[in-house]
Amino acid sequence: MTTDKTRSYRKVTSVDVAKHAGVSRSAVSRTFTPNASVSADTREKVLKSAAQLGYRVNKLASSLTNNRSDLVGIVASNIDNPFRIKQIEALSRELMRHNLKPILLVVEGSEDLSRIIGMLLEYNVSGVIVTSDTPPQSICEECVALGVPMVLVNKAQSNVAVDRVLLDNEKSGQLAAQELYDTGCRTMAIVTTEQPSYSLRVRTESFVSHCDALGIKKVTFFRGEQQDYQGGQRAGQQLQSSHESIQGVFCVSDYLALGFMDQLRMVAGNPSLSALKIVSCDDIPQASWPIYDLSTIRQDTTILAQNVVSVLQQRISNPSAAAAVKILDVTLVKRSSTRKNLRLEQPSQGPRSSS
Amino acid sequence: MTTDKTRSYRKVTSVDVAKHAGVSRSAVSRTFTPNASVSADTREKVLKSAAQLGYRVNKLASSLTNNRSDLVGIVASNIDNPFRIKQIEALSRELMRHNLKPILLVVEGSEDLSRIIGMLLEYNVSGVIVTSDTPPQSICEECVALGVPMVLVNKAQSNVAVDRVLLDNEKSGQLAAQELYDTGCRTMAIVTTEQPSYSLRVRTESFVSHCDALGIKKVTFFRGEQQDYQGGQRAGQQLQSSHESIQGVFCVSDYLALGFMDQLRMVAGNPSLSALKIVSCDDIPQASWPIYDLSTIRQDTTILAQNVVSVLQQRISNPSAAAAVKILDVTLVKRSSTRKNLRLEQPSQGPRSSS
DNA sequence: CTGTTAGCGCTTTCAC
DNA sequence: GTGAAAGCGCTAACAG
Repeated sequence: MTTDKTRSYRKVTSVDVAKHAGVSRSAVSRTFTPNASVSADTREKVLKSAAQLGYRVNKLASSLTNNRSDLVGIVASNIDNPFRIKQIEALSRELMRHNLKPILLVVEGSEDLSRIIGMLLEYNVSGVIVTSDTPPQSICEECVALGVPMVLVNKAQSNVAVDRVLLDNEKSGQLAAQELYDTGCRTMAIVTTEQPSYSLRVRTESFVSHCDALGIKKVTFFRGEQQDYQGGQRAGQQLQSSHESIQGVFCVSDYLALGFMDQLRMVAGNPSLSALKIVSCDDIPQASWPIYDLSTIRQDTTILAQNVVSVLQQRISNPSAAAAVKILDVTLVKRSSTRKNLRLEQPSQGPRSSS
Repeated sequence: MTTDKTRSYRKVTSVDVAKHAGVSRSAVSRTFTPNASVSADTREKVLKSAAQLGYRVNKLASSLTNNRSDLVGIVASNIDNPFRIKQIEALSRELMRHNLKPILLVVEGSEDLSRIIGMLLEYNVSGVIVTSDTPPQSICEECVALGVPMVLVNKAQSNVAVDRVLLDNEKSGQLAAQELYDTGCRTMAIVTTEQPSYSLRVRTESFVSHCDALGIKKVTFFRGEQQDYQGGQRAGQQLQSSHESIQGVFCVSDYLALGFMDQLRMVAGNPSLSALKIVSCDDIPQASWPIYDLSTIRQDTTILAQNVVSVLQQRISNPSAAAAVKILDVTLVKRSSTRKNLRLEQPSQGPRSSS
């Protein structure tokens, strides 16, 4: 048997290695199974033969026996948002560090969510990470019902008990309010969206309540349609056409802030703008670009990813544990958007007195 | 057997469905196998039972028999580049449309490339799509040697014969030169990187040779370190400190162009800047942001993805065919960066005579 | 069209 | 520590 099947490349299997090394299939299997009992001698032989023949364990086959595919689904939406990208990249890396493989499923709205679920289930994924904006309730329910480990990133509590990892949105709003206050702002506005997601909502509420605590009772709202660049622009237009005199603005995400700032920047000579202080959330790469140089509440994606994967693995190893909720700290990154003047067309380096 | 294994959720298998529906396992299998011969009657029964029991085909198991995992590896680097993201998103979508599942592997430089290969091989991927900047020669060789279908995106020809899909870099450079020339530029510069990738190199060469054909013998080079925002900034600084009078600039990628423009924008009052015409390549979302409004050679990622997947599938169905090379058309998207004046602080809407 | 029979490549008791 | 044997869940080849 196994002579050939009109295929030029025949897959080399564990039995080939076994033969070549003069041992049993089991020996081969054990060599490639972490902490299995093999004598150093046989192990050596097996490894040598394996290398020689170019053998690789077939994870698809092994998953059949040990029921661990090591595949992890990442369900993501709004992939244009730079912060989402950072998340996905960090997650992908962290998963691979743990020898897990990310299957990236990009969803738009609540699209063919059932197809997505179907796919994940067909592949017996070891877990699912959901980082889409619109929390697909149905996915949660189905996964939990089927006992598929799942972690929600920055999502609200859902009906079913499921693990969640959150950035501290409360603190984000609070830090933002404090920073604006500390830099002298006494009239505040917030830039958010028409239908903010959970995180944005919490940040907003926290900001407002902290403003209130600081004695600032009124916070003006500007709203983009979506949480994106265009949304920020629209909010900027609203500010421009309003007659309020705003000193400090909290953009609930950097992405919004970019559009907001650019919108303001495009109309030169508005006297109120150069005094405007802005703070936002996330710390996407653009925030540190000199042209924006945006003070922002950093949400560290590396730490986020580490915690997400850690929670996921705990769930995998103990499926029946109570659902965990992990809230990660955030920190203010102070840049020039909350300094003396918001430079609109000045270089950031070299103080240049306003002409 | 199969009574229970202290697990609350027992996986429902094809034999369960078979029993429930009163048919054989084969019948179940056939029902879920495209164009297999099942009577409408049994099919119905099976589907009903399956739905009732919540049965899902186990692709991992089936791949063992039919040798098709439908998993496709996407090897990507430089994931901060918005164009890369667009590509990945488009690929992910297109793969899923074809019922293939993308495993996203983010690599940095030539990192642990062998680990990456190992992973892909262990999962018996149906194919690999490589869209990283640094073409990992070793991956190509190994995949080809092992008969794993592979498609290179925007990569140079490698030693081994492998399918490639390219955007028309020749034409990109040519269109850029022509556009700058047509809008009146007679002194040209190019913004690229220290060690440009294949695409960037071809664009550059094509631009230069087309300039030459137009009678412009000298093209000044500004180079960023990497192909990113900071690279563009550095190129901008080079222009600023040079004493050449440049009229038209070709940035070999939008990402570079963003940094380049922002760098120029940050120094107000440079008289030569407002007359500067800029054209670049890719058409990332930012290119159409009003603050940039960048004329660019669009590289359509949707069409790209369609072609990549199509080529991949052909390779899968005919492994021994000759390696294909597909070159996709590109088009100029004309925006205000090649119109009358490059507005640096004016709004894009409403013609406003230069004061 | 349908059921029976062999495996796919691997892991894992179970004796030795 | 090691090998034999029994599957994991599924599909494909073969009779019927």
